[in-house]
Amino acid sequence: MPASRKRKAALTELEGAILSAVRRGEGITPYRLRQAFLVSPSIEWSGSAGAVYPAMRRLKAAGLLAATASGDARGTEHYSVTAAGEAALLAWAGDATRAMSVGIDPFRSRVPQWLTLSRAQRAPMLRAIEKALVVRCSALGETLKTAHDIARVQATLELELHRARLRWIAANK
Amino acid sequence: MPASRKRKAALTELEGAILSAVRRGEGITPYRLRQAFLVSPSIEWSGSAGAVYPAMRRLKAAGLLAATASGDARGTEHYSVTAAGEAALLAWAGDATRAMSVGIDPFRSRVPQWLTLSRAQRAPMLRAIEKALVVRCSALGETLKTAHDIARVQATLELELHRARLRWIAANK
DNA sequence: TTACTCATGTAACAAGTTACATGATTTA
DNA sequence: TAAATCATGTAACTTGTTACATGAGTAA
Repeated sequence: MPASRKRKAALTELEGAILSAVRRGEGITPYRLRQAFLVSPSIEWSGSAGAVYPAMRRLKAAGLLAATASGDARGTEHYSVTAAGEAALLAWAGDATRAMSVGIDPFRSRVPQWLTLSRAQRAPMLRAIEKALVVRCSALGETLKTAHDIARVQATLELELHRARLRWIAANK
Repeated sequence: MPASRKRKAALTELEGAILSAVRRGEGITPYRLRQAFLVSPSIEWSGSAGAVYPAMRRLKAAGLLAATASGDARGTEHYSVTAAGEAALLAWAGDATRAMSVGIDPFRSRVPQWLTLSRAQRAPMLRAIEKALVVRCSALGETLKTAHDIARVQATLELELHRARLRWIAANK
């Protein structure tokens, strides 16, 4: 048995997201995966090559992903999730502590600072953010007209987040 | 002029949070700051010594924080925000791109995976997370009875986040 | 004085980032 | 064939993590 090394730690958020994405599109390549991450709305999440390739290599070394060569001269590999990968993914998805944590929210982390500013400083700042949020919301509204399934759910969740932020701004600007 | 080295990059989220916290409690020490971060609800945010001490040293070296020795033999330093620090903090707080980004939300990043599971797998998983959220919400409700100012706003925002999640679970379990 | 807690810090490591390098494939 | 783009990857760096070390103050 080729001995997939036992992982010591839980999956990182990136690793979980990669496993989940590969599972939804079997035979996916690292390049395609990066494309998907690059259009994600998160700026904390660049989907950089320096993150994705090493992460997929780690997952393969741990026996959670399997790769088959596509046959081209670039050595492109098509990935799929192994049985062990399915199990790890289930554990990741069901990790209640992680799933319910507040995560990292740049809006929320700025709120205390905003509240200490004078009205004269705060009002224009919040107006600018409000404006950017409104623009984003209308873009998401367009997306919702055509998007299906996962993309639709993702857009809906983002929209709800921004609406909550807009409500907060309206009450505090 | 003692030449505070020019910073090349914007403040990290941790640096912004530190500057903001120091500004709200002048003369604060790294130790007190860590205590504050340690009780924060984020598990992505441990407020570890290995992050806080180096970050405060960086901010001091950049001329954004000033330190005065307290006089005890431990070399405890009391920090305050300089004029340059105020400016950097204002730029950080008003960075609309960062402020409106979706951040890192472990709940949202798991949603696509949850949706691909069978009802038999998904239902108990979501019930467990729902239960944990309800517990947390009632704790936050208690907090709100006594908390004031910043702590109150933070708790309110967290509560609203969890309630949105609970609504999503109710609609999708 | 012994033990506990306060407080500052470092070392080794983990996992991202940007920027660059390299070669394969496709299109004009 | 030349140029553009597809695709894989590496190198240097940044900033976080955990775990440990060290010593100061304080209470029994």
